[in-house]
Amino acid sequence: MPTKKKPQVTTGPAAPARRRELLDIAAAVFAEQGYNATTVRRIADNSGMLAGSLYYYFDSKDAMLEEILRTFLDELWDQYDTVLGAGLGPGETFQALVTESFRAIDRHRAAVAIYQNEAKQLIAQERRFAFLEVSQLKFEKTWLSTLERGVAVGEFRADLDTRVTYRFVRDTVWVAASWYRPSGRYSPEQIARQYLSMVLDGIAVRT
Amino acid sequence: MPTKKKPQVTTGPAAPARRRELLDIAAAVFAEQGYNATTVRRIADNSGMLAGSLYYYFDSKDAMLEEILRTFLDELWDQYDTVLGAGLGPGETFQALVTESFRAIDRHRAAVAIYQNEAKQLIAQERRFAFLEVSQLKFEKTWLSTLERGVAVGEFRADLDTRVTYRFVRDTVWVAASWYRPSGRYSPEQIARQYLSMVLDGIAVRT
Amino acid sequence: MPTKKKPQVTTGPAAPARRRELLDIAAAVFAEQGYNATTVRRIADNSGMLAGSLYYYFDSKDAMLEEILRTFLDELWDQYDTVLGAGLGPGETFQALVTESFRAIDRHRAAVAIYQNEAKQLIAQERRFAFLEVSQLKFEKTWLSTLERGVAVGEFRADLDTRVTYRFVRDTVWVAASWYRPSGRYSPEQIARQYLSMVLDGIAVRT
Amino acid sequence: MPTKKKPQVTTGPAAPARRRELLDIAAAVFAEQGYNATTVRRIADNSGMLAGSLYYYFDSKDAMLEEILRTFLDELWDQYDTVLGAGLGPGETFQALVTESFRAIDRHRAAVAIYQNEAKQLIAQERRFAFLEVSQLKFEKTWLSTLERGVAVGEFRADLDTRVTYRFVRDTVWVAASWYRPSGRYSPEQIARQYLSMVLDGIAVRT
DNA sequence: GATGAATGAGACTTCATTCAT
DNA sequence: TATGAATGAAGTCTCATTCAT
Repeated sequence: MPTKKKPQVTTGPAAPARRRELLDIAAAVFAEQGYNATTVRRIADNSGMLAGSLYYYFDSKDAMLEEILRTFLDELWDQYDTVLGAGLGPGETFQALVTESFRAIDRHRAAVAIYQNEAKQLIAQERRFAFLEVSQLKFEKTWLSTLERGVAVGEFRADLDTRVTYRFVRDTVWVAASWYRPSGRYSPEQIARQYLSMVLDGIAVRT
Repeated sequence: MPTKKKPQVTTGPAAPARRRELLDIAAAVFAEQGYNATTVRRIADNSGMLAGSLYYYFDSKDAMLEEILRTFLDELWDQYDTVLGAGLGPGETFQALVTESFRAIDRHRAAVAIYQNEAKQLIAQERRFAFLEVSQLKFEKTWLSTLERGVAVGEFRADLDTRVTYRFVRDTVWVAASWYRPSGRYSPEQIARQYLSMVLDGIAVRT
Repeated sequence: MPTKKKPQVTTGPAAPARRRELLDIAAAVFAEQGYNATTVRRIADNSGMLAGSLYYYFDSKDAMLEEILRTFLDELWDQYDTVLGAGLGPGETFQALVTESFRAIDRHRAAVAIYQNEAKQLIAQERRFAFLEVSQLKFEKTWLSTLERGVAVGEFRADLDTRVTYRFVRDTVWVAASWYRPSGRYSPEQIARQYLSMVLDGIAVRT
Repeated sequence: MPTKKKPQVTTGPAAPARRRELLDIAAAVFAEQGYNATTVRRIADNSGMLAGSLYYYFDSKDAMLEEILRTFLDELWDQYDTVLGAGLGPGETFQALVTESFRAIDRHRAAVAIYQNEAKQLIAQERRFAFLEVSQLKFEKTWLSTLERGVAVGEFRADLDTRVTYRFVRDTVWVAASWYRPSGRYSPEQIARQYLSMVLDGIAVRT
């Protein structure tokens, strides 16, 4: 029908490719300079347009950030859910989750970096980003139960505080986004293998 | 006696104590909300004064941040240098450095969190914070050489990429500042021991 | 035709015209109230916009001042250089320079007043205004050499201190900006003639 | 009597010497940096005290400025009135007034410079400085009538616009404060004589 | 007489956002 | 689709001034 729809924030039909492009540019800047320190004008400059023009595609700076993070988390959970539904043992699950995480870092480096840097503040300050907290809790439950199952079946050491271990593993994996470069000499799977080797077996020589 | 003394010893010179107090308040807010997202007014509110009054003590918001980070790093390097000058073997050095790091987190939790969140941007954007990069490089050299010495004498596994391991260890330690609470149920030394157990021996059961 | 042209010639590029307009308003206020005593908000009020909007056109209050003074000095030197390149004798040169100066006052009254009031401080306090000092030195050289040539060829009295005379002439001319009104009953050329009469022949009756 | 008087602003008996000293320091800074650009703290620094302490001696920054200017103008008018009451002819009066003006510049260089730079704005902006306008009007009347008497008796050229000539002479004299240095190679009387020679006889060679 | 600490108003500036074209 | 111009809120910082000690 002849009614023109203004593009929707989440699924807008108008020029979805351009949207993606703009979000990628925005994500790169957010990751590098920090969300607050990034001006809309900077994103526009990098996109070859003027600041005001971005508002044709997005409702606000916050909306861009939200879409970046949602896209990343949606895809991440797709992968995680596949792993979790595969009926693997705890050790295998653990390794698969770590590997998927490094793949996510590989594909969404900017989004991961943003998530690392900003999530805490966003959750505390804006209701719009409550979904981040939801994801975090689901995350925690997933990893904790995997670790506990692993302890139960004797695959993980029983003398570790599971909560501390959870944080240890979580940080260990995601912080890699701050230095990992897709074009570096390791593939995500290789990095994952190295990390797993350290986390599972330690860095000390076994005596 | 009729001699007028300026500041009484009992009261102490007011300014330095108040400065410390204000810096602690500022550090707490910076850590919680992020440096950019923190307004000078917020710091003043938390200090029971008006925004302008802070400028009686400090030249600028940046100057406050700089002093917070310098104080932390200066003290940290005092401890590190003591460890490094003690003539310990690489394994012992490693453990001592980790322990000192957790002690630093215990004493300067806010400063560590700020350092984690902001250092990258500060180095890139303001010459005033070049000292952060200097510290980072010294840091890297210290840890890398300790790891390499450990590999050389057979205390650390030889099959690990030292740079990746360095990042792994570094992140592992400092990210703890984002969740560690001084009043929690573990002392810094206990946390250090748990971390060392995981990092050195791994979380998997030895087969 | 279907080709879209960006700015129409009839309208002209909006920005440069508006800039000029805003600079004229700013110059008037700077001249009347003094640069420091003038608030950006005052300029905006006089321009029918909000203070922040000025920053769409100019980087800062200083930048506005700089552009005002540069525009004035550039044009002044254009005229001076034409006079100096005309191969006139010292007396004629002197008269032509004075006349051009009064014309400049006529066209850039506000800028001249600002220059008179602020140049000394600006040169001392901000590197950005070093060009004012350059101009001053060139100015001094020009007038001094004209006077000296005049003395040499016997057109000016030989018993005067040239430096003192230079200052006398310089001040005499430019201070007029503080009271000259373009709409007054004298044209710049008429004012120039009166000034020249006084300066060259004195106000006393010849005995 | 045992009552302690707080020092009065204008005639305060408490430490009048210190007041003078402070006013001299303030005048020097006002003259060099401009009134608005001068901070109370700067004056205090130059006086070896803290900003707040100045308020023991003076009610406000404005009050300091007022006292500086009043002191200067009072003394100037004392001298002028003496000249005007001496029953001299217009030419001699003219020369005597010019000479007194250069003496005033010699004794109150800072005050004269401040007067030159700020009077216009002060008169327009603050009622407290209305006395400046009173003085200006008296000034104008004095010089104008001297010039007119001189024309009437044939001592000054009749073909000059008296108002323009008045401004010419006035500016010519006072602007000297901007470059005259008491320790320079000319005494105020010598400078006066040079100025009079130029103003009365012109700089051109008589043909 | 002077200090040290704080106030409060106001300055310049930045920036996300809007909207007519 | 995009621009150009403008808004308005908010932020950092300055500074004259006050006042208890």
